[in-house]
Amino acid sequence: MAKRVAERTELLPPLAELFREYGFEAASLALIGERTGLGKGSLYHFFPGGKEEMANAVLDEIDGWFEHEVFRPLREGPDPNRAVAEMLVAVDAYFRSGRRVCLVGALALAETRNRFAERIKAYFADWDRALARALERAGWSPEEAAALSRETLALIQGALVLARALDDPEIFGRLLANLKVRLALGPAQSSSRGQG
Amino acid sequence: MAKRVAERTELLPPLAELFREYGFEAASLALIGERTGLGKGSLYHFFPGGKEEMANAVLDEIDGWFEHEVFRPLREGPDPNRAVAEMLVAVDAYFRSGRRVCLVGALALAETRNRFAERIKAYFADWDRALARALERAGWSPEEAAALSRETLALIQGALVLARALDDPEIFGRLLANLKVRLALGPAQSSSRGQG
DNA sequence: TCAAGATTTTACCGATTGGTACACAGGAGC
DNA sequence: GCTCCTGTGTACCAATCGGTAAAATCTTGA
Repeated sequence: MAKRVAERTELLPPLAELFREYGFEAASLALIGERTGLGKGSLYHFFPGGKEEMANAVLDEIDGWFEHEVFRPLREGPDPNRAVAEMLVAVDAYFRSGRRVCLVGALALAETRNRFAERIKAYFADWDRALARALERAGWSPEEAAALSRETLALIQGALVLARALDDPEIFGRLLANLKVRLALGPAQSSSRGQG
Repeated sequence: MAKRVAERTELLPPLAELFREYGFEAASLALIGERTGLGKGSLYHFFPGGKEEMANAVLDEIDGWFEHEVFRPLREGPDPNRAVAEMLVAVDAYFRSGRRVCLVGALALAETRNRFAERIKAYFADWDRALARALERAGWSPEEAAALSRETLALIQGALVLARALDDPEIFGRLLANLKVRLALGPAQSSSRGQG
């Protein structure tokens, strides 16, 4: 048989997609083998730790992507308003305009939540911190920035759930558009409305 | 052995909790037997269709609860603003202030999505229609009502994801409180801000 | 040409999966 | 007492699960 010389890194995208589609438990080794074209032997050659190592590698890659494409620009970008706007663009692209599910969010709800709990927590905590900081730099008060950041993350995750549940990806784009307006309006107009 | 004379309906709550905790696939018959105290024989006596029938029965009950406690008051309640406010109270109670996950939302993201796709879709579509209608009756324009309804559902679902992911149930209550303010403010103040 | 290392195939393992079959227990009506 | 009927417990099934072992194959460098 021909040698495939597969790279570990090029296995990550199909693995990620598989975990997104089926979840951690239901993505069986048989399915993984079928999708990647690799037998168990090869899979365990690249990932001696089995499925768990595969999932962790996928989460590593996701972490890295968001850190580089979203979190860092939010924290360090010279123009916070632009960083926030670009976050929405990146998010829309990443989630394929609602056709793709957030693996981290899905794992948070799934049975395997305990196994990856810390990574899931870190992912959302990082995002939340970075976004809140950008909003503060954009002029929102710390309290407003914190609340709006949480609300933004919740809306993104909820939009993915709804888009999937209603089988209508466009819901995601519409909700993201509303979000963009609210974030772009800035603190000036909204400071008048009381917080509670 | 003593006869338990278990009722089918009294099996639904533990089954629902089990599916919420583990998801459909990972809630094994062994686990179900352990939690309900019933052997396979009894379980298949009440649910000849196996796990799938159990899940459908649970979804039926959830549907019924929301129809009675949330959807119908939204559609037919004499005071739409009060119905919306009471929806938030009911939702907070149902999801145990963020400590409980939405089974329908979790199934929407999970591997089993295709198996229950229509029921999941119907659940959210019913909710969305009922809420949008109440908002219209409360004075929002049809377009605003539709958008706000979607946004509300997304925020609720996303809040559950975040509360679970960050292991902080209080996030749910805080996001629900913000939501309450926005919904209670009514269309008057918000009609000035452009939609896009 | 040949050895060394990397990759892949194949066969196999024990455990667990959802599901079936059936013998058995207990109460209700006669 | 007897017989239904509703539950229940248990043994069993093939299929699949994640994972292991090792032989076989390929690539590479000397």
